Amino acid sequence: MQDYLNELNDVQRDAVTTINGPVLVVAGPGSGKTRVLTYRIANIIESGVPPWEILALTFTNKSAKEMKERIAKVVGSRANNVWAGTFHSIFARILRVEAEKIGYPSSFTIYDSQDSKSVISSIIKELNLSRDRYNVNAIASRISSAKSSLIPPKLYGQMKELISQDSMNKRPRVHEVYTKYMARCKRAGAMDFDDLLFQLYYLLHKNPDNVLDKYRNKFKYLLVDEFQDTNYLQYAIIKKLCKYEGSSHNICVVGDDAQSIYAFRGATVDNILDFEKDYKGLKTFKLEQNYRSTTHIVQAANSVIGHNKKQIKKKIWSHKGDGTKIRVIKAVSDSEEGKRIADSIIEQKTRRHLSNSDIAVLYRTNAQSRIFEEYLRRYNIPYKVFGGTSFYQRKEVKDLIGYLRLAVNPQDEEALKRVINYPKRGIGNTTLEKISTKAGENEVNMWEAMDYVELPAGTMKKLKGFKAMIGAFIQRAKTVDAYDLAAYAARQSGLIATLKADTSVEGLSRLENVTSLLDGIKEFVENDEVEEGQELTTDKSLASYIQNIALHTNQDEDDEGNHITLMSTHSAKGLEFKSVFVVGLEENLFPSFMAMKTPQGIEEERRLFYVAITRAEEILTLSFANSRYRHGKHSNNSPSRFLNEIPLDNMESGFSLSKPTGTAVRPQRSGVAGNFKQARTQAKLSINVADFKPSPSSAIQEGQKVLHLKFGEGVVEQVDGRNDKKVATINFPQIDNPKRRLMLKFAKLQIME
DNA sequence: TGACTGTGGGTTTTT
DNA sequence: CCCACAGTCA
Repeated sequence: MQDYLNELNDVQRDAVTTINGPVLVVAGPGSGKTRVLTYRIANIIESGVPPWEILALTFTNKSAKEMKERIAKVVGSRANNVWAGTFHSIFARILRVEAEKIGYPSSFTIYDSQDSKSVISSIIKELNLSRDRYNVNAIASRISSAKSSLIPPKLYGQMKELISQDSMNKRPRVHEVYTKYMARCKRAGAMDFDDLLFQLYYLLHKNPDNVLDKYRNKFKYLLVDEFQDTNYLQYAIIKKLCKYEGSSHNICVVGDDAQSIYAFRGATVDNILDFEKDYKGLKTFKLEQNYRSTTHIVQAANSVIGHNKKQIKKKIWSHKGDGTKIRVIKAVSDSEEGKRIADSIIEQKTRRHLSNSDIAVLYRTNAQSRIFEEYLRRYNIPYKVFGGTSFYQRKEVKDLIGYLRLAVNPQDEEALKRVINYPKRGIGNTTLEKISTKAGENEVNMWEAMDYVELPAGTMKKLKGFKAMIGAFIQRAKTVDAYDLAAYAARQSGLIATLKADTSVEGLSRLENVTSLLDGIKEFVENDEVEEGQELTTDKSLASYIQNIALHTNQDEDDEGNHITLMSTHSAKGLEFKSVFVVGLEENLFPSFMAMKTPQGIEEERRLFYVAITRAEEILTLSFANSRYRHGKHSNNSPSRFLNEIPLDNMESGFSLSKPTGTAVRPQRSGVAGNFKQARTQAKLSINVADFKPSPSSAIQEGQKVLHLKFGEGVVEQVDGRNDKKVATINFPQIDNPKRRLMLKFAKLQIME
């Protein structure tokens, strides 16, 4: 028996050594799931299977890379030949080879969500539909879930349920939009994220040149990580590859129903239940020992998830000792939350000797990062924000990439629309519309339609000039590398000159971003190292680069260096930190107001909270703010219901959500049915903003009872200074540090008799 | 016909 | 707060 097997507990070892036949591993948080997966693959290789016959589908490219690195430690560089990657990236790789069999160019563009939405909104405009009724986001998610359920436009039209849902939503023509959308993508030689799955399914289904057998024979061993987050379509593809007459069914899926947090994207836990039905002779292993977190944290997590009805029973336990109790920080405002978290971080660094990389701040929405960034910067603590608007989504970066995309695939209409008049070259909306109409009439893409369209001579000349420029890029791309072309295009297009002309601070940073994109491309071209866990790319062409970045995600960014990690709770899945702050624990934020309408929504938010707190190894701190700015508006929210679901035994003493109440502050109207108890015990600071009328600052005097939007009710103890510099010392009994000094010039206070 | 400016509306999580 | 659009000016 090999050495590495000794590092495993009994259940883990069984899961690793049962390499043939269907296997389901139910793995709780911190239960050594990655270790099982990597050793299992190593074990398969050791048993004599060529690595390229193993397909491992992971959730992020980063985890695939990490996995390969760990496999390499056992079996050496053979690990690099394992097909490990995300569903999207592995399937894109296959589609590049097979695209022409289903009528796409092998250099097809991958449309990101922004591109998809832009296509949809131009279709909505063409059909003269109301933008309000036909909300782009709603339509996009409608189309996305249809694709993810393997319902192409034609079938969509036949499904009574979908059609009646659409007419109930007063959007009877969604079907038409969907049909046009598919045609438009095809015409542009583009696949959206869902297409990478959808088109692959149809490739295997239609089976031209018997590609199905090719891939069935190729992938003899399948592994799927984070199986609870796969959708119907992903599972359908897995079954295509693995479930057929004569298959040896060597498939292993690993997942945890309690950590399913992508239902909004079509993920369904039912896949786990179906898996049990679909594969007879299935062996199930449950990993229940948590090696990551101390007992207080594990108990809190168990208690929280216990509030969900739907779950596979398991008992997660830890041997790491009780550890530190969970701390809750109550802040009055979002900015105070930021400050107090930053203070705690400093404290933990000095008192508990943590380094920056031991610490993470997790939030529900990316927009929350800003305030933490502000305070960390102020305190000179290095941090890194993952997620949010990524580098590649910045306008100026997308602009340059637009030119590059066109040079690789001139059919790409979204790229064309983006750059045809940027920098300004006098080709405006009217012209663009004419091209688009012509394209529709002649059933060609816009690039070709530019040849047929009839326009005034001046405009024609401008169009010809643009087309010639892109044509030159296309020609040049055939002979030079990606960097050469990108630098050439950046200059020739006038992009650099335009950015240089803008000397504002923002303009400067835009130029910087374009420069660093170019640097990145240079790095891609010059990189001659074989990175452990990476494919060896010898192709330095522009096409190769564009394909490389299309599926780049924030998770894949290198996280080297000693910094605090700031990320959304979703992005934190699979990671662990000694100390974790889960912030913004307020009703309407976490749980999100979008999810609060349905019980399933709440259960998903709860799983998300479960994921968040189980990232912590030793220290867990939770926080909420009574008021925060959202979309430029003030909002007051009660503490999250999830805080109530943690046993008091696991929390630092003195925690309670309620505070002695003032009489004058109205409790917020309770929008959630059946939470009478909550309304009683929480939300004391909730103030009806509409009724709040600040009194003139000159009227504020000692001894008055006043109301403040963030701090609630208080008594003015002292007023000093004069004129504009008057400062009131006010005691707000409902908050943590009750004595506050407010500049009267800015303070909004309502006198309450 | 294109460029610019003001208004109004929506508002989560990710490949 | 940020983006998209409509309306206006050149």
